[in-house]
Amino acid sequence: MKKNPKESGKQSGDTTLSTEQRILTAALAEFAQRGLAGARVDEIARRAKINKQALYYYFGSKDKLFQAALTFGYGKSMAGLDLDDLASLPADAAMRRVIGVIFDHFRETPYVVEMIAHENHYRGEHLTEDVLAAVREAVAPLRAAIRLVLRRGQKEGLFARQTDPTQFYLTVFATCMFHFANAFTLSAILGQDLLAEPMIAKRRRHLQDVLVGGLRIQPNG
Amino acid sequence: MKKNPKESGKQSGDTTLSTEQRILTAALAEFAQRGLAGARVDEIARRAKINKQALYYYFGSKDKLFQAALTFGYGKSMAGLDLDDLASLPADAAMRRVIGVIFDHFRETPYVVEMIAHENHYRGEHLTEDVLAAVREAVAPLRAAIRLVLRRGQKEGLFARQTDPTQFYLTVFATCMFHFANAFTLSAILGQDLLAEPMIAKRRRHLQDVLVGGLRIQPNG
Amino acid sequence: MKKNPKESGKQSGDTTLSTEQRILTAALAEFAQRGLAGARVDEIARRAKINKQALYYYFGSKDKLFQAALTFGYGKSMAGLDLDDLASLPADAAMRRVIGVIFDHFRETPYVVEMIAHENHYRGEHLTEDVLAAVREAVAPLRAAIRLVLRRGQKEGLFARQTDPTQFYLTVFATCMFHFANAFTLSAILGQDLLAEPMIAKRRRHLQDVLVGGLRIQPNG
Amino acid sequence: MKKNPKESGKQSGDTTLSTEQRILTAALAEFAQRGLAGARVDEIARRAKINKQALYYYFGSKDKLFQAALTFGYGKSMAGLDLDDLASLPADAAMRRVIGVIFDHFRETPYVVEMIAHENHYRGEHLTEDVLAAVREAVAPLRAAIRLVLRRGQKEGLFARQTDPTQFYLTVFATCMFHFANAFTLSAILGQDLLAEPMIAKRRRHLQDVLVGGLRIQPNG
DNA sequence: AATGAATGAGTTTTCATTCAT
DNA sequence: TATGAATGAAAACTCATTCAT
Repeated sequence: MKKNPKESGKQSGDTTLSTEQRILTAALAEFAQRGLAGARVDEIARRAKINKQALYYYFGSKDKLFQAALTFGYGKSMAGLDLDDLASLPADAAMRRVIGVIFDHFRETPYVVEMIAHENHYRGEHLTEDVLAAVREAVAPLRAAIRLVLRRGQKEGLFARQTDPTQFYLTVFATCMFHFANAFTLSAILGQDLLAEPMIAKRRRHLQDVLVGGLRIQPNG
Repeated sequence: MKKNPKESGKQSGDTTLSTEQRILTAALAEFAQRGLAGARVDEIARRAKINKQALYYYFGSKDKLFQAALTFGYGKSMAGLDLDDLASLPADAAMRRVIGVIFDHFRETPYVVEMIAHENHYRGEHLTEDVLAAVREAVAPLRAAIRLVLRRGQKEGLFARQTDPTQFYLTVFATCMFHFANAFTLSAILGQDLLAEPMIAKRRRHLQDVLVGGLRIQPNG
Repeated sequence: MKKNPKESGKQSGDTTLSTEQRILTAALAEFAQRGLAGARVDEIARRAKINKQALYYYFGSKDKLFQAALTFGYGKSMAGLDLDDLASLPADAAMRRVIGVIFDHFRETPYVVEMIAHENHYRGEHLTEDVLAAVREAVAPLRAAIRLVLRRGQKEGLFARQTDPTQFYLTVFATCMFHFANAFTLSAILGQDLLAEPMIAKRRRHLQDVLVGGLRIQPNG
Repeated sequence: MKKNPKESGKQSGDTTLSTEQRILTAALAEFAQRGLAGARVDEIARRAKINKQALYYYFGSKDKLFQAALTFGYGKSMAGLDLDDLASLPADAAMRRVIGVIFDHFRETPYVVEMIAHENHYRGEHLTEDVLAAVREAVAPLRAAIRLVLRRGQKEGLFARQTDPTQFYLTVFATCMFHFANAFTLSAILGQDLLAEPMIAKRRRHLQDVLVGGLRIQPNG
């Protein structure tokens, strides 16, 4: 059913995408921007350039489409993270790299960030086992990378023993995602545009400094 | 906009709350849970135990009520943070204390966390100058505390010079808020209840360790 | 809420009816003619001269309105049957009278006949206890009249002992209702208009003759 | 309208039924249960285990399929009534037999009963000449049987002269069909299951008693 | 200040029917 | 003949807002 065109970074044309793919892409964008309640089925159909009913033909209801978009978003989201050459770097440099990769990733796929936020407002009720399985699979490589690098640094006497990999994963995830998930609100409050290029670069560096710094064996701690 | 109805001769309502207060409280809860689009005016009226018209009488429209709830939530939110005796502590202990206070605060006022997230989806469009002024005033003590403690630590040679107070403020804010804003989604994904008491305590300690650790002058950094 | 205008036979004007009454009257007509699936909510609103949403305000859904119309129809239907002076007549004349009254009744309130038929297609699933109670109350006087007259005739040696009142009630009900419930189909098949006045009169007499005849003690039976 | 597709080389389907037969059988069941408006084309296709398009290929539209199902149902319905040996019985016994046969027939082919009821709601508009011819042919033997037995009984001085055969046909038809057409509704109202075996047997006997009794010359009528 | 009832404008959903293969 | 996908039209239902009192 799916032609799986593998168009690399940016979608050059809609024609090579299957109807199902087009609907999912459109749904992800609309749901991410407006949430489940705020999203309009008509608008999703318009974006996907399909008839509204095709959407029901494929997905059954707005709710089910939301779930599908959630899964789709996560799957797409964590795919293609460049976490390959970490072993060749010192542990602290490797961890900086991981943080940078995640940060860049959230920067480039803002939808996922927002879907997570939306879903959280529904207290996870759309996270069926299907969705969860897809999500877990998607985040597995990232969690693994963090665990490996952390353990290595700990063995090498570079990182403090006490740090728990899952906790650190949450911390990295939180800080990187937060910046893009709350950029508008925070920009308004702080009175400076957090999405301007220099601010983003500054934030990236800060997080690498502080988070990797926080892992090290402390001089007097 | 507000008629400020003379403080109720007969207290027909909940306790001693004015109609306006009851509406705001109800609106904050409803908006936080369901967002602007998802919230139902009928439901807010029901929760506030008032007639739907009273709501329009006091606030004019759903949008305006959302703004009012945003301001109300923020005002309530940051009030009463116990940031007084920081000067008597060493800079690192003081910063641990600040992080703990913020973390505890988000734990206790979940609505605010969610309002910020919701508002972000509207790209900050409801953040009028009125709202912003209220928000800035509310967060000012917190930002000041972080800046003061950070500067002191830097002067005392405990913290690295390079760390920017606003950046660190964002990092603390992000990590503390994130835990409660995304607890449901993350609990489902990780397969463990992030809101269980031991997990919360663990997370609190981890954040204090890593974030304060990240501020220190690094042995080899 | 209800002004209860008690306009006797024909409704002279809609203005004296409450909104609820107008909706029910319109719904009964529409549902009777087209069934639950075939009825149009818009059409009911139009007939009732109200906004469509008022209908949801009062009744919640199309299904619930159907139930309400069913109850309403039954209640209205069996009200005002003239079954008073039966005791003054000989049992056979009294039973002829009862049959005539029922027959005339179905003739004049065709909606009820059709609602029963419709509901039967849903295998009674809309007959909640509320509806059933209303229906049972509505048919009670009729069942009582048949039972009393039948018992009297049996005591007086006019009617055969074996006849069961409920069975005879069903027979009367079936034959009287059937004529009007299936008049169109049957007219087409038989090639004669069963709703023409002479045909109706003939049918009425026939039923009185045969059904009361069937009750008598048979000469050689 | 019908392409009469050559009797299937490969019998992929249910048994040996042609596609057309399978569609008609499925349609009859669906239409009988839900009526024209309530029936779903998808559901008929599903029941018939064919693609929805085959249905349009064979019958053109939902309406035309309804007509075809009506004809099909009637044709099937009245076929095989065992009305052969009536002449050898006394007129009253013969008439009991006729009533029993019709009663049993409706018991066994409930769909027809419901189709008649449904069609009546459309005021007979689907009863084209084609359909009517089929129906008339189907009921002809039954009407003839009633007329013959009635006339014989009248000649023999057993039945009263006044009874009209068509009227009596209607009465028999009404009472027998009614029991099964309205069983669900009536069972709910009366609080007893009219389709339980003893109730059916009781009803059958009652109808034979009362209706044949009603034909007799009355002692004092 | 407060309320029950009403409503306009939308929104999701359904469904018979047709198209391309 | 047969099918999976698509679609136009209409249907049920929702919801913020206002009216009359």
